[in-house]
Amino acid sequence: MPAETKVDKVAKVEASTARPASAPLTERQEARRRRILHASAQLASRGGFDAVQMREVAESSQVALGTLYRYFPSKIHLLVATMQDQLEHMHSTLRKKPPQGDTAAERVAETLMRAFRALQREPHLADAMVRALTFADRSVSPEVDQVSRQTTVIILDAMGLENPTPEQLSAVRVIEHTWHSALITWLSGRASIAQVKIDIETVCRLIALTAPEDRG
Amino acid sequence: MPAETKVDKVAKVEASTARPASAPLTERQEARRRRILHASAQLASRGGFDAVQMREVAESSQVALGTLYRYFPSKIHLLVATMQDQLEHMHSTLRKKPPQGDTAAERVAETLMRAFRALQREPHLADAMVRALTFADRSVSPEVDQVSRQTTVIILDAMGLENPTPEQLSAVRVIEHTWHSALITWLSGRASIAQVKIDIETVCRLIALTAPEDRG
DNA sequence: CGCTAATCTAGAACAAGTTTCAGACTTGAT
DNA sequence: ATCAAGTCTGAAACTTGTTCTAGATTAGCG
Repeated sequence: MPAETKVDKVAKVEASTARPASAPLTERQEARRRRILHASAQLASRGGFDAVQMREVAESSQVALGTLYRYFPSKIHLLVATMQDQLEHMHSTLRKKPPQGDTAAERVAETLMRAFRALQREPHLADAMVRALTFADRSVSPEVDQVSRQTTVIILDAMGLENPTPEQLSAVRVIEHTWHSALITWLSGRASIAQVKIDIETVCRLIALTAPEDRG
Repeated sequence: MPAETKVDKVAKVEASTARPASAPLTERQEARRRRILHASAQLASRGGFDAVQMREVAESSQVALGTLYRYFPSKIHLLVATMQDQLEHMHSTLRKKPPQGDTAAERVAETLMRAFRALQREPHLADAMVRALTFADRSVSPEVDQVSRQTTVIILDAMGLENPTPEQLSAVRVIEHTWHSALITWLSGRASIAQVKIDIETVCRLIALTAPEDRG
């Protein structure tokens, strides 16, 4: 079959997602990229990390294996990108219904538990994304860093801070560490959901130790 | 060559390491096990996770590939076992020179930083062990749990507690989460050594929030 | 010692991530 | 419309973790 028909028009999409337009994608390339991410998330939702097989992703997204690798240089890159994608969803969802707690600690804990419940709905997808994230080596640092920054923003949003102090930023770092690691222990069946909740609540108390709430 | 000579004597070794004697190993089996773990650590020290290739481990330890898999059912199992091994070293080293800080929080932070410096001496080995630990799926849960328990003991030792309160145990859990996750960010080049130090010190303050020091 | 079950070995075979390549298709500029 | 450069495709090849097999060796026991 011909790889693609001649017909092709419409303006560029300029995706809302902050993709550093290092090489602006054509519309069809953007479409391919989306198809790939969609296939990745779909396969991951079924069987987790192992079920995301590059040949299958390629087939599901109607793209040659070589093309898949051109878009995402490794399975880990692909899954981390999938996570970026999901995080954006999550963030915009959270923005619509901000947490209601009285203290920053409560709001952060509530936000993380809400995110956690979302992950519980697709545990296999969570497995694939989190495993990829923690298994990533240096070659994926920029992408993993991006995920980390996005997570930081979500937590700071929950705290309601615009000018966090260095101490508060340290607390946020530790909260993120705990969040990731607690997720891993849950995913690998070594901690219950209740235990994860306790861990999150415990670490959020750190916030109370930092400078008083400062809304800019 | 004959697989092994007839000569074989001496008593059972009953390894000091708490191996659940589900199937007591003969002396030569114990020796094979040690050779394998040694080869694993050696290869890991060179090139990290990727350098630990099962065929190479088998060759280095003079064991057939199938035998290697009989002893350790996967590369992850092998590396987690390698970590157990190293942790025991670490623990006995730490026992000899307990930390000197005045507060529990200080002692824990000092202990973890000491462990961290030990890891820095063999960053590739650290990479292999930590990546295996966080990548492990459910089939490795018992072994990973064992590592986790061992880490808990080390931290409780540093705190000087024999009867920790539930709150203190929660704090210890969060400290472990932070420790693992901070290690990962350091190994993947996304955080500096200084940053890891700050994170550890930050989380150790959680201890101060728990019940007053209780020496049993 | 002689037997049987378990273990070990060498090596082939299989699975999935990754790389490579020749040729077809698109794109952008002229 | 046409050409050069870049992209995509299909398929094969390569790598490394894992499994399997047949035969040799060893361990435990009578």
